[in-house]
Amino acid sequence: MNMVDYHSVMTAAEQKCLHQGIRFTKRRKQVLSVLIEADVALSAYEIAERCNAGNDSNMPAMSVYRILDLFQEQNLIHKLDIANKYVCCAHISCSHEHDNSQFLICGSCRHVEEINLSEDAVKALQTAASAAGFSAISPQLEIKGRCSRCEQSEGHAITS
Amino acid sequence: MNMVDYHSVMTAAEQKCLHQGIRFTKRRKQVLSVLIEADVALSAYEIAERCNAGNDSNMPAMSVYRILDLFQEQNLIHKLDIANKYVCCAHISCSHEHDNSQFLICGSCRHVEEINLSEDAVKALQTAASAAGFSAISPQLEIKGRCSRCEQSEGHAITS
DNA sequence: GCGGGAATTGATATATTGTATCTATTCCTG
DNA sequence: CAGGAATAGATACAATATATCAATTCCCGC
Repeated sequence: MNMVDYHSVMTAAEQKCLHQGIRFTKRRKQVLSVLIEADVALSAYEIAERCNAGNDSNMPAMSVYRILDLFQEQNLIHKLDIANKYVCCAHISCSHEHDNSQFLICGSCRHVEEINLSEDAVKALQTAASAAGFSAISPQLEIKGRCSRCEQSEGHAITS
Repeated sequence: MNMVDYHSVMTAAEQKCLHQGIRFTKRRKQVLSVLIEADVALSAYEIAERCNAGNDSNMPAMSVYRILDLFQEQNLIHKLDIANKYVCCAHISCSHEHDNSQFLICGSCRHVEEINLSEDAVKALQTAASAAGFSAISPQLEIKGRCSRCEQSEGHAITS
């Protein structure tokens, strides 16, 4: 969540919840805050830890999961299934309606980079998917690779 | 694993293990058999269940994991991280060296379809990845979508 | 304001997926 | 056939996620 103003994102999220008739509670603010401030993808339990770090709050992991589910429905966050981690949507506060996020995920260290594919590439994927009977492919793509750091430190091939 | 001859695959796998100096044991045969015969992707515990179904064998889940790891190193199988399931590699018995498997995975029911993307689409992905510092993107792509069955039965959007 | 009801949270249990570790066994090699 | 590496067994445990029911909060109409 680099280069994004914390407050504009929180405000936009609050508005979005308002429009949907759901509450933007303290718990939900905590979870979103943690994700906005994180510069990496976090697991649900890591989010809970950060909520509880150094203060009174006692955020149970169960609540984190519930809130993450809700935020996913609202398109405020994304789950990276390959890494079992969650990231804040990069387009909460901009008008940018359709969210074409693609994530590169290192198969070794699980480092995540967000990239933008060309329209053509995305279309090619969607065409191939439609041909196979998949009627709605997610614009969010997870692509497994090997980041430069891991490539340097070891010579292994990608194993999974 | 449709349309593939069971015995040619087993033989090819055995040869590959021989070449690598690893044993193609009874346990390993069991696991590979189950994956070849399955027409869907299976979880590690499902594989263990099928190994144990209706006979004497007692395959512990731990062994399945060990064997799956080994087979992944040998490129005999693939793990679908999005679904936490495993599939037999479709190219064990053909000479076809580099394996460009792409999998469509239904975000609702986890149904898996194997597809083939155009070379161009794959190249576009690789170019974008390289630009982001990912030096080796996996030729195996997992694409999350929504299969036609799920699309019919409910009108929901993709949630994760 | 306040009572009813929905939304939210708390709390507990449990399922699922996967790793760590140590021991026992198998099997190849000299 | 002895020694040692590869494989398998067994147990414990970590990490991720879901199910369920009770308690609380908060909104809405009265």
